[in-house]
Amino acid sequence: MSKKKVLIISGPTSTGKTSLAVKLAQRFNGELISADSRQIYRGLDIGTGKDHPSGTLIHLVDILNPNQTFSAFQFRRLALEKIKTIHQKKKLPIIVGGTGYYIDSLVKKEPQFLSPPRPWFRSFFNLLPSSFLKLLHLLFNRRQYLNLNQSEKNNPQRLIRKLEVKLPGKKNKIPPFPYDFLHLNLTAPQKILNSRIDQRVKSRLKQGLLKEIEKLLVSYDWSDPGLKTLAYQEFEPYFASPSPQTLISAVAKWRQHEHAYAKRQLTWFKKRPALKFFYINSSAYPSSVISFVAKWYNKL
RNA sequence: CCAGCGGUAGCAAAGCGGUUAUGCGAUGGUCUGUAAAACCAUUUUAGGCAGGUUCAACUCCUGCCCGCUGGA
Repeated sequence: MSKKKVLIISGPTSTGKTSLAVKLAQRFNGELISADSRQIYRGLDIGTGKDHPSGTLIHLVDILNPNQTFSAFQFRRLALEKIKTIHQKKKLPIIVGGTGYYIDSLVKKEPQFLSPPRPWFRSFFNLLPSSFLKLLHLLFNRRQYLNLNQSEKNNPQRLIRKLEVKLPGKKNKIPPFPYDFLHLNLTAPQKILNSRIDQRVKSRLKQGLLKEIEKLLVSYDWSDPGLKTLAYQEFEPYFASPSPQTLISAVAKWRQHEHAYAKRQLTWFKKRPALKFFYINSSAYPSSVISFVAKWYNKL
């Protein structure tokens, strides 16, 4: 029996994932599922570059208010549901987005333990110094702790989660996914990405990003998870004391953060050999993808 | 022209007569349920210019150049 097909389109910011996904959806009778940890939020439109393609359905966009938290676990659950219903409609699910971690949560095959987030636990441990967290790990989790690398050892967020997983409670096995994934990854040299980003920053300001932020601030606060987003968080000092200087430095910060973000994404995807890479600056770009997908799509 | 303050790594910004400021950025990474997050490593001795004092000067002294502020 052949597995059901799921197409994935990932890649760093500003590579035009959505517009490619829309094209492919039209061509192969598909519906999109966004794997984007920011476009999940209502009201973050200009800053996250949200598209509302006409004629193509896109799921998991605008499903949360900016003061709600979300996680890869929830993403996985929702996305798997969507994949199922799209298949039932005899259509092709197309996952599209730059949040590599969300995509991993779908693709990883090994059964995993499920341990729900416990907000009280996190808020308590967030108050403790990281040296204490390390000590706790050494006591309760010695072997795992000694195998951690520097980066993980010094990361309070990760240490807390690792302790949280150890808490008693129900832990469910998740079966492997019976899907035939084709994972495409759009990419480009960093220089090209950076100049695309710079252009986009300008046009987003013109589109009225500041007005959008103003509107969000009526109902939400800078500490809300949705506002801790590139293109928003950088403007907090500006809204605290508006002046040409604070505006300029906010925009400069935003640009820098956006560049760094693209780089992190590049690093993330680079390491995954199962992906099929497409360079968006190559002359064969859009047509080469379409024929590649067609081959996979028509195969049994 | 006079006076005051200042000139420190790509940028910002301290202390100090003799060991690494630091932050940001940049570069390379980490990642198994907060990921546009969080975290790690690297960024080979920088100190406006010319002298002087000293065993030793980014640090003290003199002159010059440049910037900011105030006064004529």
